[in-house]
Amino acid sequence: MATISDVARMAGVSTATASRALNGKSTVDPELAARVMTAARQLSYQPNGPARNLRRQEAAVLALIISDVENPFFTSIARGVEDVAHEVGYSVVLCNSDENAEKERRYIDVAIQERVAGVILSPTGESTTVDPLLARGTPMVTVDRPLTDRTSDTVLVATLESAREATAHLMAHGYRRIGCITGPSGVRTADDRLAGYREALRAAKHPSSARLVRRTEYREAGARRAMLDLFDQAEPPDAVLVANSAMAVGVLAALKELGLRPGADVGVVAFDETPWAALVDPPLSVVAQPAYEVGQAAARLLLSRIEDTDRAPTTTVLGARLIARGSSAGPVG
Amino acid sequence: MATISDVARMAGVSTATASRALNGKSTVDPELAARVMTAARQLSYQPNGPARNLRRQEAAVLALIISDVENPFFTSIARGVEDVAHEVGYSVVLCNSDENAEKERRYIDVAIQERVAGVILSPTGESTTVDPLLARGTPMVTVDRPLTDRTSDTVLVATLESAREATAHLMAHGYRRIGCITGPSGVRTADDRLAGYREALRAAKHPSSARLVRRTEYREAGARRAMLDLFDQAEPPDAVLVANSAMAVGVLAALKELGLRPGADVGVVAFDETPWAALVDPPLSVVAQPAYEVGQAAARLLLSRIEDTDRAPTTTVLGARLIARGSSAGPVG
DNA sequence: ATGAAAGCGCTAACAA
DNA sequence: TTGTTAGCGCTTTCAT
Repeated sequence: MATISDVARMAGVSTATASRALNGKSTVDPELAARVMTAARQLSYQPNGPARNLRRQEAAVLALIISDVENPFFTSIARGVEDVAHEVGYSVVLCNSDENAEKERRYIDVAIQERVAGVILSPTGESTTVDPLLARGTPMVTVDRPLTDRTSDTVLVATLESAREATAHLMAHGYRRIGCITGPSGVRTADDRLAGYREALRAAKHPSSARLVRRTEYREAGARRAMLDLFDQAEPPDAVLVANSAMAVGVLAALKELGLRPGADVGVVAFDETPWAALVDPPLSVVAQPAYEVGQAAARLLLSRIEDTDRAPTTTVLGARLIARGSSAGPVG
Repeated sequence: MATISDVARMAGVSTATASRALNGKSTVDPELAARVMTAARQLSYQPNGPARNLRRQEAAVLALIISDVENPFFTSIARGVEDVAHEVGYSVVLCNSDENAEKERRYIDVAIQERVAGVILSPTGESTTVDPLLARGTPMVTVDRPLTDRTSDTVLVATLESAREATAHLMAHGYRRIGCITGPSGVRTADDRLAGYREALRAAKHPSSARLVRRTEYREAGARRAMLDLFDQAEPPDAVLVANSAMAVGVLAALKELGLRPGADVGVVAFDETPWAALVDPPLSVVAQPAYEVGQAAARLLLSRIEDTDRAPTTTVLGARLIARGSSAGPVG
């Protein structure tokens, strides 16, 4: 593979001049620059990234470590990050931690070793996994979930408030015994959604009971089982707040099995807008999170922190929007 | 940030010994090795990736360039690739070419510059974008779509045959005028699905007409418009074959707008199984592509090619499975 | 404006 | 088994 020395030799200049020409430095004779560019083209020269990064002590690469590539919420974030990063010449590498602290730690190590310019991550939970990043002062932004001590820039969605609003919406539409299916204890979004749900019930002096709440991993199968379990009781709920879209699939599947109709028999509001939410019968009411905007905001914060490492950490909270559809239109009978 | 020299100094050995110890080479005194490891831990030593890669002339990283991160088919492939790669110590970086030849070229350049060990990609179309890869002999596997000249390992799904089978299935269930909504001309999967559809009609001596076929980008909005357009004719189809799941959303949305019921009024079979296919009413018949297995196979092929660059290129074709549900149960009346 | 030369951190060939 | 040393390809002083 051609190196910069080959290019320099062919153009009849030193490697220093070749480097300057290739990097568009102004201090180089136009005629020489042209010779260099021609030589580079003829040799199909591609700079050696590791060599450049070694010398520069930094790569124009951002690492984005997300907890689930198959979750549309996170892929939308990825799009937002990419679009902002590409505008200013950064590449983005996507790493899938799979809600697994071990994989997360591994990818953080890779990011450090590759000396990426910065890291955006949705922390799996334990704030200790990011210590290596903090210790080295690697610019970092957390999304979706905060670290306990807020030592980094953070971009969040007002998820507690949205859960409260969604629960109030269910009550306003006549549902009386509202349940909640949320993610694992310790996962901040799961806890917040539950807290918002409880606040709304308390404010309305509605019955609230641990028997109406189920916690499970953020996946379809767990949510389906949780829903069946809720309805295996003497007094099942007449509505549920569901904490993400994969879970919503499980909940709707469970209702189908039980022969119950969303909306009329059991009110449903789920977090995350999806392409299919409007297609099911009745259409699914959702809390639409501004995922793409979260990604954009995170990327901008990260870039600004790369510029200025000393700036104090900030927390950005974006609002979510309740989209009311048939699945929360009100009970029948 | 601590370097290997710092570690060596602290352990009282040379950098060479430190390097050997850190890399688990057997030819190092256990006691010295222990001293090195301790020093490394105390200094929070993390190897400098660019330096190592520069020296080794290769990085234990695979690049996976897919055409749409938001398409579940491709994210499943990504999971398959990751699982295989991680087993043998490779990292995977995901790049989103967004069905855009320009972005694809850009990511290919990045992959070359970073000297990744190999590349897996779903080529956007023009086979010329991969020339730089071929020219440098970078190990490469293409997935989902072949290059015109099959100069690389390729993993495909038997998509033409599946389209034929799905179309035959629609005919067998009593649909008479079957339409097809597929992707852009020149995109191999789109062309194959159309060809399979046509073969099935021809074999059954069914009416076939250009007026029953629409081509559009592989997205929801285009498919919705195409479907509305199909039904804006004197003799609309009574069934459609749809080329991916995003398009299926658009098609089902169009039917809803038209007040037509899938299955009873218009038969529908779409490519790609999704979590929600069984949830809509009636459930959606699909051609389930083995995406995860495609990813696994591609990763294995790539790793074997990294081992042996000279092996002749192979083509692997995996079968897809038709899952018949209510949306193709047969017309009513 | 250009070139010579140093050096980023690491690994591997070679010597001892 | 260990250390010395060269050098991967690039950018960037420092001289000129």
